Amino acid sequence: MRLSQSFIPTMKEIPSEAQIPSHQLMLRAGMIRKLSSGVYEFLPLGFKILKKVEQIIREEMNAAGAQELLLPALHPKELWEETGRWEIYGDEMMKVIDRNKRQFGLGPTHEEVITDLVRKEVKSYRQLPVILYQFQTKFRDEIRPRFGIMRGREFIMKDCYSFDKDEAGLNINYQKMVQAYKNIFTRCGFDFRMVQADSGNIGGNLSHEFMVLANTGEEAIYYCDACQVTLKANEPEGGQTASIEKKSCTACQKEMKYSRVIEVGHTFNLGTKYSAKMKATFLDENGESQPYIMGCYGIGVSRIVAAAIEQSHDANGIIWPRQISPYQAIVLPLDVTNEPVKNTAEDLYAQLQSQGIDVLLDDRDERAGVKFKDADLIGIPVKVIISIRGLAEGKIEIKLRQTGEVFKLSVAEAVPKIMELVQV
RNA sequence: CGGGGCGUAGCUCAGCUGGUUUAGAGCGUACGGUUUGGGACCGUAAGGCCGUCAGUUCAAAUCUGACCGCCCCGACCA
Repeated sequence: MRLSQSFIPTMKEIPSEAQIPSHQLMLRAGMIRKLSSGVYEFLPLGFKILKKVEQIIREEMNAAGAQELLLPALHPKELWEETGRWEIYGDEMMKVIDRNKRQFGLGPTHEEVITDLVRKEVKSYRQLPVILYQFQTKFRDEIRPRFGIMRGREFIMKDCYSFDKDEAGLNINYQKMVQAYKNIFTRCGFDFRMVQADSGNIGGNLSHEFMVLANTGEEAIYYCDACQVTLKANEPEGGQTASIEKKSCTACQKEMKYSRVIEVGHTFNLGTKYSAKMKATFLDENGESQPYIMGCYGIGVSRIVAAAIEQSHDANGIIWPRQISPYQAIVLPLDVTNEPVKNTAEDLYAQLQSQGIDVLLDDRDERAGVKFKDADLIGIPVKVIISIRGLAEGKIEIKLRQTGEVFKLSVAEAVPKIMELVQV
């Protein structure tokens, strides 16, 4: 992609509405724009990252035996009345009325819809288990939208649902999903912890949250790295400024570490909570009608993007982990009016593309400083710098965003080196 | 919803104890020139229903009220 032709509107100044680094940087890097409180547009750069994250999740979900589908966002009121959640969810559900005055909710989660689908199609224990998931825009009329896409009223979620004939089957699938989640968050480059949690509104018997360590997180945990013991921390009296209570590890007695965290995933053992109420049943080996044993597994896809920035940025901008970086490298000809510089950059850009590298070329007629600042702001891991000064020595320069490490190489040496550096 | 803050150019902000001109600056944008390794400099220009409506007044960006919107703290949540 040529920067001169791209729609990546960067900003030098921080919009006053943004308080936390991820929100500020997403706006400044031209990834998102606000349409309304808690409602954001994903611009091409933001969208590209979203798709990268989505693909990592998709690969791991598929590997775990889940099948992707797409469910509607419009949910008939009657379906939610079956579980009593039309009332329970209340004002947090966005509601619309059709031309016949029929009421619909905009799906904040999909237990009702998926259970309805499965109960209509799965009649026998022989058809179980089945694991289905989707990527979809969820709508929640949050009491207080906050921090850009971190807590929006409209957001992208991967939600997955498992249906088993018995508790043993659910436990197997639950563990598969937990492992898939660990793979996903590791691939996203996160420092994260899994913690047992309350089930909240979704409900069920057992649930776990996946927390990314970041000091702008809305929640907090205690954790012990030696023993893998992790606990949710209650919000201290007096809010976030209050002093933090010390806790010792239940296993090794050492003092536990404390960190604020961002919840990016949540798994639930639902049991028969929904299937029983919705009369969603199958016939077991004995010909008896049984409700499905269900699990549900959510990941905040758009929130992952924000969390990644919270965990990896500096004063100059975002530092993308290689796995989810929108581009693998950026080629910076520092003076496009200089023919050798321009030609070398064009040549390198073409070579990298032919090697399958997703590369950005800053072919704008801008000063070096502007190009460096933008490249660092949008956080591309590898900068390839071509200048008059460098070419005089027959060299180009490769500089890493994360470490600042610099390699000076001939053009011929540069391509294999770049390919090595962008490996994930 | 309770508490707090804020709405002036695309962005950051000044002006606000009513009246000085035609509402300003920096950044950004367009054009010209000088520059060219970390957001350069000079000049010119475009860009505003001063959130909306009502009120007070000879006179409102400025005072008052209502409404709308946005942000922050709290309960809810991926």
